[in-house]
Amino acid sequence: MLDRAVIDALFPADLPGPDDWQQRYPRRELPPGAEVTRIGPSPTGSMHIGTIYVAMIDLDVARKSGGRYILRVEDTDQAREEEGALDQFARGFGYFGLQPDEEEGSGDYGPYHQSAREAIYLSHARELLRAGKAYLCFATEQELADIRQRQQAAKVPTGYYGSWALWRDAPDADVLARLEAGQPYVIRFRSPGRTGVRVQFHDVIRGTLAADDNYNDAVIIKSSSQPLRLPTYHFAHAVDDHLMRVTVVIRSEEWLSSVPLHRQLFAALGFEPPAFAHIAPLMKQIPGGKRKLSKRKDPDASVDFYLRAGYPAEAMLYYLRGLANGRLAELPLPQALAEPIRLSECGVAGPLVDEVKLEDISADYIATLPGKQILGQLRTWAAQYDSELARVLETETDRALAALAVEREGVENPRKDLRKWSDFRSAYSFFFPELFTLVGPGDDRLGGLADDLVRAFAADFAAGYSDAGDPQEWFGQIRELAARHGFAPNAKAYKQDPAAYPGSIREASQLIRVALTGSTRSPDLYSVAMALGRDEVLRRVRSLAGTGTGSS
RNA sequence: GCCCCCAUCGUCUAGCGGCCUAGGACACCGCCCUUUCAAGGCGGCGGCACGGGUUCGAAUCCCGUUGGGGGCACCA
Repeated sequence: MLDRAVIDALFPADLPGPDDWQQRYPRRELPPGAEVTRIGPSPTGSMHIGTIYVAMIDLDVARKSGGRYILRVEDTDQAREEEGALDQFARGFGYFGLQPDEEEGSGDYGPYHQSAREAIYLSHARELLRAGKAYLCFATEQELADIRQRQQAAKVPTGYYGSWALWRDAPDADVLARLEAGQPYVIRFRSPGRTGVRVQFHDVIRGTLAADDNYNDAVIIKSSSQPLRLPTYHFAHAVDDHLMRVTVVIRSEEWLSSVPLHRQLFAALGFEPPAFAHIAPLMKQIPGGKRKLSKRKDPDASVDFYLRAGYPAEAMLYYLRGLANGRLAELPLPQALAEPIRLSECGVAGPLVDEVKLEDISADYIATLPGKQILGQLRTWAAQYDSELARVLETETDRALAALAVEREGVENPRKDLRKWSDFRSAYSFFFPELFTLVGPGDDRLGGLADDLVRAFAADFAAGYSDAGDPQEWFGQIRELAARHGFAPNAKAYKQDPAAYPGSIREASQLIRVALTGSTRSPDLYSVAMALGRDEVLRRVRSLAGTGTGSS
């Protein structure tokens, strides 16, 4: 074993010891049963929707138990770090109202960026070196690749262990020589585990689990050639979660197989391990089956995808909570958001993210909102993602409110035509002349009716148009015209003898609908016509007649 | 290659030895309502992966097979 002096020379002389950190970050004074949780996102690439999913669970478990929820930025991979990732975290967590109790700038257990915790990690690494529980490893990337290749060829488990662990028991003289030559090194954990040994541990979600013990000498501190001596995930997890006094580590299932290593690390450091809860990952449907939502391959894996589409936060939280605890999916939204998420009720198989279901939930939710609130949220969304719409909503507020009131206010079953804010354009932009494009004859939204018929019908409608009457009278115009142009009076009659008519009253109505709204789906036509006003109605219908725009 | 996790309608799930002829939600289909689009109401379609056990009795417990997911980095 290396002399203590040699070990100490590798570290700053004024580096505190583990006891100093224990005092600096004392045990928390919290009521019994209070849980301390944390989310540890990495600022590499776009924010994953799974991060919101787990953060939501973390926050709920902490708050409902009277504990604390921590945001810790895991930025130990300086090479992969991406500009703007932190802003994305703020935007994502902010949108969903997942404000942590502690993060950089607040809380007594910081810093909350791992890159700012170098001294803490080094201090504990030094302690392990002094105790012979860790050692220096000078193996090069090339040597490591070579070892892995030979292990694969020999069909033995890959890893740094046994006789493959070049530096585990290297003579001090060799280490000293490399040190003197200034060769970079990493610090490896001297795993007490041996091959063939089984261990058991407990997971809050899955119960008692068994696995091979870890026998790999994992790297705990990365290369000394880097300006910052940062830890790997494993070491940072053990040190931080202990020092931040985290009581339950809630993380994605992919960490399950690392638990034996983590337990060894906690033991070597003399820390009591926290409870573990491994969450089944969000999956995505692919042709052959399903796979974990991948940031790189799936646009819908990124939080930004949902923000851009404009799903209300409440709807998404409701959906996500239902995935976490099936019980909550059966509850009405307000109750589901208030009820606690229970780790013990979390599913063990990764659920597929079903956007159709999300849309259904979201449409239901939006339908419960009064027009004013819809407009408010819509504006916030448009300001970020649709500046043209934002401008129109600004200048045409009354018109927007009138549009949103149609079949929404004062009715028993409000329209469910908005599933997300980006739907507003296709569903309502026809209310705004500056967002509307006139429909001419031959448009494929007209359902393939003969061109002549469409023109004649539209021309007749425009010629005799009156907007003076009540809904009955107004619609009577379409009915009479439909009869005059040979349409069946109702769908049944048409169905019975399709050859006898060009279509039924439905098809006739659709002509006017498409002319007025540019869509085959719209709110009640009478209401639309009233909101548009006589002149605008005529302008649009005449366009369909092909008789020019407004000149006649 | 080795290790781990998982397996109920297309999807999310309820079920934790008899309340199961397996319940709900989304999707899909049909009917009703409707002068039009939706919404809504009612109904339908559709599942315990397979094979062995244990038991008077199994979706539920055990073993195996198959299938799916994840891990075996100086990425987290």
